[in-house]
Amino acid sequence: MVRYAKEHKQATRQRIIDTAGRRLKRDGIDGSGVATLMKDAGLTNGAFYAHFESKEDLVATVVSEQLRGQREWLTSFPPGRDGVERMVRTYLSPEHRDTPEEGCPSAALLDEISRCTDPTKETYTGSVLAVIDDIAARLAPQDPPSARNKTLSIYALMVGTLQLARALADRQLSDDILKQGIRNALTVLDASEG
Amino acid sequence: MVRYAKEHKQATRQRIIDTAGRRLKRDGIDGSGVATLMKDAGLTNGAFYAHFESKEDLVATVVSEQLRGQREWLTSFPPGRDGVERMVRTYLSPEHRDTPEEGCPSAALLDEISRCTDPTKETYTGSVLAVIDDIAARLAPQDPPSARNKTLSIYALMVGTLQLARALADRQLSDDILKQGIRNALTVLDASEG
DNA sequence: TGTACATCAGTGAACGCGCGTTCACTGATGTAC
DNA sequence: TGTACATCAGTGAACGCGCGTTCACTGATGTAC
Repeated sequence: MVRYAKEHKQATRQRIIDTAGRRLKRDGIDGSGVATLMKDAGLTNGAFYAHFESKEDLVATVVSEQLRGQREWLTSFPPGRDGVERMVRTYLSPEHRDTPEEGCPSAALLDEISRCTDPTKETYTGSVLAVIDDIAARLAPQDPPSARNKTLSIYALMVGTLQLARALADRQLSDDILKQGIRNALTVLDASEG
Repeated sequence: MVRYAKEHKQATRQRIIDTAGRRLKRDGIDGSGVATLMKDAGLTNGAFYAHFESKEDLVATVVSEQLRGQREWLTSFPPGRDGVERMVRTYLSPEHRDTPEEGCPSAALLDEISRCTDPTKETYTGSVLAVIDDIAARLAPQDPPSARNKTLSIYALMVGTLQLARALADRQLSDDILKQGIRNALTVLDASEG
């Protein structure tokens, strides 16, 4: 029975996933070729299929990993409503708007994900729900499921606002809708109904 | 001085813009090739450059025309707050979610638009502001500019909610967040501040 | 400790295909007289 | 009314290029003895 340095291959795989995350969020799914994704990781295109079944397989893996990263990012804020408010303010900041490759995968890729195959959408669904349930647990520690729909809809509000802020060519207007988006998120957050 | 059937060429151009609108919203910008776009209009790829300078030129034109269509769609609702509420309910309906090729260009293309060149983003900005100002005029006929930021942020909320509803693989959950999105839009709409 | 061998991560060239764009040409339409 | 001609929307083949994917091969690593 022979043993080889398995961990080396796994580290390479992880490096591809990480650099692909940045590239996909920057250039889009259809806008990022396999050769480019591999070059970003310091490899050639041929090695790709030793790590992933297909490009779609990589995309699903990246989306999942990116959202796992988003859950870790959440832990950098204190629990409770005020922590969520701080998270909202960070999410809807000019810094996040201006660095899509470092930011939220949903804001960067959501309409492309909706055009992916069902397995990829299922992966996205499971991963984004894990994010949402983490936020819900911070808002309602005693009963997170009750806060799920509201949390998911606040997530949608933030994603749409950030996307619009990125698409507008007017900087002042873009800044303004980020600020208004924060107000709206907090209004929904503190609304009694729903 | 000779005269030819100019209107025929213009009609062809309009047909390309219309069929391209459906195709782009269905398959995305990077996902739609020039040959396919022309075939949709019953033409061959070679004729494309008699009508548009480049693919990017077509994209900008389509985005602009689509948003002009959205302004016409607005006129199918009565003016005033209640008309806007009906518009929100129609926008965040399962029917709109399930027919992206017939629906809102922002929901279908927003993250791809944010990756376009500046001229295209400027075209988008101008066109979307015309939509927003039309809505604002329905909400605050005496002072539309005051309602602009709030209206734009409700638009962002609706776009994000529809995109998320399309990306989720769970139908029930998707229906739920559409309903919650309607509640949130109305909450923001009726909020006194902002 | 040294040598022969097995493993396999990664290379790099190639596959067929579609991309955006160009251009010589066709043929239907309308003008001139 | 009929014929010769000008116009130009649209055709279809081709350009170089990058796409996702495959595969024979290389060479570094680690095993066996």
